[in-house]
Amino acid sequence: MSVSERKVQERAAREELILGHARGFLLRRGFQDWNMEQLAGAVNYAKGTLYLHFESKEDLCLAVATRALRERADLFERASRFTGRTRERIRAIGFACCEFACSHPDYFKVELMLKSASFWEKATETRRQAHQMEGARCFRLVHEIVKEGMRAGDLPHDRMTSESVTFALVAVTVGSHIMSLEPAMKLVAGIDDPIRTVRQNQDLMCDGLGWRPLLADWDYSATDARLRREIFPTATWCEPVTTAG
Amino acid sequence: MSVSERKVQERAAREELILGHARGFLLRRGFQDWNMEQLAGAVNYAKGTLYLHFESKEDLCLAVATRALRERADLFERASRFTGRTRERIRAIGFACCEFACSHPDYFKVELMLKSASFWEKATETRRQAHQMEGARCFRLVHEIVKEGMRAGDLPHDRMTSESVTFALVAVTVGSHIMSLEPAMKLVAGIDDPIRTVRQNQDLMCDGLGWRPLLADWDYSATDARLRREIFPTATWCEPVTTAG
DNA sequence: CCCCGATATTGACCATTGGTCAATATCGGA
DNA sequence: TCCGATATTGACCAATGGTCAATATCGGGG
Repeated sequence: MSVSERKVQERAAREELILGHARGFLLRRGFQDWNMEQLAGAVNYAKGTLYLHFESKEDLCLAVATRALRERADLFERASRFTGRTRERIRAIGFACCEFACSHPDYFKVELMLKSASFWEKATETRRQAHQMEGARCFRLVHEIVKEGMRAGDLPHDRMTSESVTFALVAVTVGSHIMSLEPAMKLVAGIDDPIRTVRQNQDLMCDGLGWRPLLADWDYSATDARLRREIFPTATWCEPVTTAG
Repeated sequence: MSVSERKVQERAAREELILGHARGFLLRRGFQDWNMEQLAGAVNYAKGTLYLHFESKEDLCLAVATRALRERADLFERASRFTGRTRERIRAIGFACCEFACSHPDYFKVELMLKSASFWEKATETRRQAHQMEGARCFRLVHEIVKEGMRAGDLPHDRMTSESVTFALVAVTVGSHIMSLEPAMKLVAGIDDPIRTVRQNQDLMCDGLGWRPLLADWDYSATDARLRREIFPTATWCEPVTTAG
């Protein structure tokens, strides 16, 4: 290995180190409750060194978020390989989303952070594009199954475009996750198991879209069981009481 | 009027002035892109004076948000007076929500800001409680109609609690609003009219919940027309093409 | 093994800004 | 008009994201 090759590798390793620690900080303490000095200390480098890798604190955090988003897209991709009725397949994506939420607790707070403030504009164009790309990947994987549902005749295609259907599924999922974070909401709505609530709302939306077989006409707990066996054997979370009738 | 009474009134007027300008700043420039010095300049007082009214920048912004939330709750209350089938009545709340969104464009960004960061803990306990109270008011007004729907037999009550149903409605609405803010999402999902999308997703969720009469079995455009006439005659937004069949 | 130019790393320093408080201005009653 | 009380101010402080001249490290050639 040449010297320059080794340097490139070392640089990449250091970036990895920084990203790993930053992720820990972000998840545990949000965006405000730590500073670049502390992060530098945690990875045993000077503050200036961090800025050799990232243009700003926001840029660094966007990089962390993008890596997590890529993991999610990867899970979506695995879920896409599930076979069966199209509604079973979209359910696999919903499962992947919850698998992600469980293995990255509080990650939705990071996602929220990206939406507020002037985050976006303080990050590098390259990183912005990388994030959008992973986001688009997630959207596309859902969209493909929606289109297939329409082709298969499981999902009505006369009232809504496939894009609108996809948007509805994304919206209900994101909304459920976000509202689940709210302690007051959890209390007042009696949410004991956020994940179960998210999946339930996804089911309701699918029913509302008329995506057959409807919840009442199919044993989706069996689908979940097969899903675990075939695609996510290492799923880290316990299936809650199923919403299937 | 006594001297002390006048002073109280003047103080209240100044607080109003500050809140008004802060709201303009918040909506137009987010949280970061202005500072307390600038706000002080805008209202022709010194920075220190702002801190006689608010404990921190976050406290001030929470106050702004709470006033807006109260306006929303007020709209919900008006909507609650609409008569008809329970699903028509919940539709009135959805209408109110969109009415609010239209007359306060970009307010959802402010709402998002509250969810992220360490906002909450930098605000006064009093203001936190005020905000929660208005939030609870919104929730309760929806919840009342949900319970009535169950009592009336329009909405199944064997599978889900009334609280879970309310949560689902809130989640789909918040999720739709938030995702509508995302320019990239709007583009990729082909969202041309965010408000229409929000209402459509609310309709889908209601259908999924089995809230009768279903979208296909009722002329909800007539409901909307009556709603405008009876409750929101001054509605500032144009009804999009209805989603009713 | 040493030397030197190139490269990598550092942390003192800067600018911004949320927040404080001693100094100052204003007020209102005697 | 004067004085004590109250209201207002803006210079100042501390924290922190970001910069860059100074320093340390590296590695190849003699």
